[in-house]
Formats: sequence, C-alpha cells, structure tokens
Amino acid sequence: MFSKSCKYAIRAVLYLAANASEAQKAGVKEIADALDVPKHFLAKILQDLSRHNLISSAKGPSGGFFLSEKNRRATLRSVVESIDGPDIFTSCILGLPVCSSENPCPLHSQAMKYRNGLLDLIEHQPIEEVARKVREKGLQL
Amino acid sequence: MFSKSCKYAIRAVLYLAANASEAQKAGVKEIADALDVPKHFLAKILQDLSRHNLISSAKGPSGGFFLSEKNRRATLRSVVESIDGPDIFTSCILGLPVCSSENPCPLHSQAMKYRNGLLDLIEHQPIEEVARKVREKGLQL
DNA sequence: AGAATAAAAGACAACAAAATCTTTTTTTAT
DNA sequence: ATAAAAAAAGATTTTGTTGTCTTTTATTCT
Repeated sequence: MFSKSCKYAIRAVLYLAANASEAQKAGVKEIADALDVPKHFLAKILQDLSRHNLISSAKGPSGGFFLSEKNRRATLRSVVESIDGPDIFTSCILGLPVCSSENPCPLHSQAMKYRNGLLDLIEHQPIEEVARKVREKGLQL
Repeated sequence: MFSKSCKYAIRAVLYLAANASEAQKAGVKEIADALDVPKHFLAKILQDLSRHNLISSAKGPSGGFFLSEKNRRATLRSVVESIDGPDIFTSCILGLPVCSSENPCPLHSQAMKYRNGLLDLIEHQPIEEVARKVREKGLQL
C-alpha cells in the first residue's frame, strides 16, 4: 500500500505530534532511534516533509524538528500524498490506465470500499487527533 | 497494494478464465497483446503460476496456457499469495514488526476493516465466478 | 562582534530489489 | 526431422532504499 518512505513519514509525524514542540524540538537521531529506522533515510524524508511545510524545523544548537499549530491541524493525507503522490488512493488497484466508475476493472468497486475507510481516517482526522488516540491508547509508533 | 507481477497475474488468470480452455489454449503472445503487458515478464509470471498449479500449460505446437476445471475453482487469493506472499493481507500497514489486535498500530483497526472487503472478493469467490462477472459486465482486463 | 559548535539541508554514491529483455533448452505435434 | 511453443536461466535496466560526505545556517560563548 504505502511505500517505505511513506510509512516512515507517517510514524515520524505522529512521533513529533506526541513528543515534540517548538520548545522541545526533536533531532533526526532521536526520532530515528525511537522509531528504529535508518537515520539518513529518515533525514531525507523529514527534509521532504519540511519542504512541503508539513513539519517545521530549526537549525543550529538545540534545533530540530517539531510541529507548528498549523502543522498539527494538517491531515495525514497531505503527508501521504506529499510522499507517495496524489494517485495512491484513486489509481486502479490492478494498474489499469482506464479504470473508473464508468469503466471499472473487476476489482474496482470492492477496492473503492477498501480505500474509502482508510481515506476517512487519513483525511478527516487531523494529525493532532490521530496523535491523541495514539497517546490515549499507548500505541506503539 | 499489489506488486506489478501480481497485478499482471490477476489479469492474466481472468483472461484465461474468459478466453481460453483446454481445447483453445492461449499463448504468451496472445495474452500479452490482449493485456498490453511486457511479453517476457508475463512469461515468467505464467511459469510461476504454472509451477504453483494455479494455471495449466502445454508445450509444443498448439500448446499454451489454460485453466483446468480445478484451476477455475481456485480463489484469486491463492494467485495473489503465490506471487506476493502470504503476508500481504495481514502485515501491518505501517510496516511495524509487532502490530496485532493486542498491540495495534495507529491505523490498525481501520486498515483491517478495509482489507477484509477486498479479502472477501478475493477469497470467497472462485476465479470462475469473478470471470463470469467480468464477462457479464463487459469489464476491461 | 567573532569564533566555535551543533544541527539541518543537500548532493551524491552504494546497494538491493523489482521489472524487463535475451538466449538457450526442452517438449511435442506434424 | 522440423517447427512451434513453453520452460529455464541469466543479463540488463530501472527504481527504491540506505549510507557517506559536504555545505549552510543558527546558536552560544567568549
């Protein structure tokens, strides 16, 4: 479903939502250690997210990454789309170039059902909401 | 979701269900042309499927691929699993090594819901059923 | 203010995996 | 025998992942 980059991005954003703030920024090393992902790969992803204004960063001593208030209200969908591209939720599950409601592939209707639930979580709940659930339930990132 | 190999495999199997029989076998070239996929890549996939007894083949002149009665009653799930491995419907959508009902990732419950719909189509309807729908509705492979 | 330092940003190289193409071998119908 | 087709093996290309190194920027301490 998601690329590895995208999975790491989601987890990193949720980590930042839960464990960092403008006053308490998190460095690449801290995040990479916490999530157990390759540090340099993660750095690139964080830079991508930062360039897309989905997370915030500060250089220099006591610098690092964090979420601004605006970042917290963004949706996970924007994160997913900025990494995996906008078609991930709409493209045909069988990879057909022409597959739509008018001209559906054999799996189209089922596949739509499948994706709409996920889209709902990812689109209609802001990052801070998802992060709150993570905290409440003590879920592992 | 599915790898490219797997997408091609699904389409090829449905093509065979709709357009071939023991009396009227389909060659790699015919299938590749019909589905517009790379011929040699498809050949490898068909060989995989054949080795896993999900499709049948005959060498020599007027040879080719087709589905036996038994093949027709198999599920699309077995096709998917033989290409993409058994974990595709159960592994964590965020790639966490430990993610289960007891120890779910933030997207776990939503992800499960969706996948079950797809699994249902792929698991509980034999290939011939799916192929019948394809034919009835004139869907494009 | 200026030097030293810490951290992100960015360029690039190495490696791994997936997809595609080529060639050779085996089988079988004619 | 010959030709047609799958089967098999392997080479190549492409894409995705990971690692290294350099540059830039911001901070802190004198």
